[in-house]
Amino acid sequence: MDYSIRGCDIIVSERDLDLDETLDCGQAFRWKKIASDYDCTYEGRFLNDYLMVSQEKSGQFIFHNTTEEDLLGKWVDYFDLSTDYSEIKRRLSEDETLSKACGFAGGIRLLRQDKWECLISFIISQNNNIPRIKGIIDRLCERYEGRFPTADELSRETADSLAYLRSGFRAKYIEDASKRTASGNTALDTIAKLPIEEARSALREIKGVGPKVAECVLLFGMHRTEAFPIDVWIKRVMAEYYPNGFPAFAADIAGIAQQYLFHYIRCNS
DNA sequence: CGCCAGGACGCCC
DNA sequence: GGGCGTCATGGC
Repeated sequence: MDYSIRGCDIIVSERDLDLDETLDCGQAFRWKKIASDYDCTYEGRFLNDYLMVSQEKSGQFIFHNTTEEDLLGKWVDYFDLSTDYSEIKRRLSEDETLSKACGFAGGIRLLRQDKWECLISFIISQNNNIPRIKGIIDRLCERYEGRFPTADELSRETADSLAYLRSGFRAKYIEDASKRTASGNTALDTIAKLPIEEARSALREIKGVGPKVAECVLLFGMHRTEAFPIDVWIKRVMAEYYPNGFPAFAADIAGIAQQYLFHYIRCNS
């Protein structure tokens, strides 16, 4: 990554990033594509920090109204800009299918999201589609001046008082996750550092958190790149290309590979 | 009307 | 331990 300051904006050069692929691939649900003069522009938030970011046709990125301090202190981390994704793709390309997937969706990066927001978001995601997931999260954040509520705030709600979300049977799961997290019964910061199997079981104590949601929280919210969420699409990939299991040489970055594969199979079948 | 959506749960055998 | 109906909601 390379960057330069231009007035109130910061221009970032990074080859292994595509905003459409990264912000609209189902790993984060709160980025909105807005009209602009650029190739594409998104606005969104990480915790309490707002960002508008554009991608130009040249491949450069404009972080609007951003200080150097915010770029280096927050957004470099969020977009995982200090990780060399060229090297990751080189490693994965030892496998033929992964090589194709990387070639197809090489601009995906694994965002370093907030654990808590990620937990609630993927509880909402179960048996749901992406537009409706976004709608539910929008309604939730609208109630808190556009920011994502804290666990303390949400723990004061009940499944009934959450009816305005129209999240269906997931409301009782949101209630349980909130009360557990607010009380300290579920300690997300601690879970993030546990050995993967212990982290899995700790997350699955929460009602509504099964294998898939737990893997998503580990991967997207805790940056555990060995986590490997399996949904209907990845099941197809596994059945067709990896009947004997995912290649062991890439086990430590299986979750990143999963993102490339997910995008690849969905757009090409 | 039916089917499906980045699933999990409860119950069955 | 695997198989299956059920759970809200909304778009098609």
